Amino acid sequence: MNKVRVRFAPSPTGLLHIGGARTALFNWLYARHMGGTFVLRVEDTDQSRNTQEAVDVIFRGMRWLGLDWDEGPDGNGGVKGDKGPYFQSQRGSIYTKYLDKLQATGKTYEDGGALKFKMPKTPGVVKDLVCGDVTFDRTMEPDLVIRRKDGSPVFHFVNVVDDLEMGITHVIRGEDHLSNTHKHIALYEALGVTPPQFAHIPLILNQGGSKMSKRDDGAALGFYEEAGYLPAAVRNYLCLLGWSPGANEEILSIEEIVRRFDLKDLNRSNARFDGAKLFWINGEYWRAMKNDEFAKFAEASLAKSRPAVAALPADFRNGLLGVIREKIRTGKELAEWLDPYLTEDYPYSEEARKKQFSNPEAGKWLTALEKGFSSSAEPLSEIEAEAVCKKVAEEAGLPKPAKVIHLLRSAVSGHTVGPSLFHLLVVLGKSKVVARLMRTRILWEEGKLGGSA
RNA sequence: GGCGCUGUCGUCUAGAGGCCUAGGACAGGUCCCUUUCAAGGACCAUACACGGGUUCGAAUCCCGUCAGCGCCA
Repeated sequence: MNKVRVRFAPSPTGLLHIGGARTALFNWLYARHMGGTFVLRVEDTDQSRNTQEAVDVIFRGMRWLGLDWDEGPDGNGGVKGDKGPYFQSQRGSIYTKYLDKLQATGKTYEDGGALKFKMPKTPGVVKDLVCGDVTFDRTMEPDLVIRRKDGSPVFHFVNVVDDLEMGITHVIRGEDHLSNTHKHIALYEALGVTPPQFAHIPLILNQGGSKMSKRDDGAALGFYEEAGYLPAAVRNYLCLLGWSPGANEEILSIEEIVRRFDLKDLNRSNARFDGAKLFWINGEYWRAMKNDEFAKFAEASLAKSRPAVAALPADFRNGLLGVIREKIRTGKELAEWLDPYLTEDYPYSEEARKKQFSNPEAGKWLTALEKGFSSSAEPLSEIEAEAVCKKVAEEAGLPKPAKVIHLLRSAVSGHTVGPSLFHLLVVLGKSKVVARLMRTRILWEEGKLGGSA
């Protein structure tokens, strides 16, 4: 039995489509499950869009998802494997050779400058590993243009030639190609070779229920990297679209998925992309991260989005990251939640002004809090922070410290929501807390927070 | 329009004739916990597209209809 060889053959369009990423993933999973070879081939025949940047997007996306390939461009200008070149733009002579070969069979003819392949009129049967035997009636099927007037070979032809030349044993691709597959098979047969096996996987649909297109939100894999999702979470989610590990299981390690993945378990129906579920899965992975993993992730993620963070004292930075982490689940949120603590000149949100600073008592409480924290011990402890709040509340005649606590949060961060407050106060440290309370109190007294002084 | 694929809760799915008064998860709702927000716990609601068969028995098999998607025009 031949060793399994599968391939992912994207076009450099400037983004790695989420559906393409899933196709790549399923090919990769099958290759790894079977101990086969995963080939990356770049279908860069559209010269107008074919740029180095666009090709790099593919490499970057694949690496981000952890989909390593055994053959293809290595992504650094080199090449792996001996079935190259792996760029279609460099395979012109191979296509010419096969065009000649096909012409020699007498199954082609010229028509208006184009070269056409005589489609057999017999029924075309695709033995698909996912869809079963699919039969196409070809009595009405027009002949297939395989070389255009301008001399360029057509997609269906080069695709077949490449898969043939590269020894691909299983073509795993989107179901949108199913209807054309009988043409490919006819070409293989005309060339006198056995076609590979086919497995057409269901499509990923957008919210509206049609094929996810580049225009759809979140259609590009890069979107999730930028939003600070964890690649393992995205990968896990993508696995669940069209494949299921069985009942009542969803979060699985990639090793476990590789172990269980099989073509016969693939679904036949299209799946809608559900960003909310991905978000939830990301949260699961987010919380499962080990501390050192999180530290590494945060450093890399923040290096781009919030370079100022790197300059923070290590204790302060780590403390902040720690208290924020438990409330959120993406790198983007991490950056945003960090903002109030990166400057002493932080803004006050609309909500804070409306809910907290409009309280006529606010000034009094802020003064009391400021005084309380000024006379607290150094370093500040959570217990003491809580004690200060309780005391201020009591003196204000409040049955519970909740109101004071909410005001305090808005005062030191400008926001009504945020990290666990007492933890946060300890991380900020006594002097910052006092300074922030003073700033807020003064602004409040000046009537700049929407409150009435 | 022709051809093809598909059709289980809003969404992703489990289900391969009796285990199904259809299970899980996300989302939604209620409650608990609670300093916000998360997390967590408890509970609720919601589905076998429709119509015919086959069978003692069908979500599971067959046929038709409809719908969605895709491909080719």
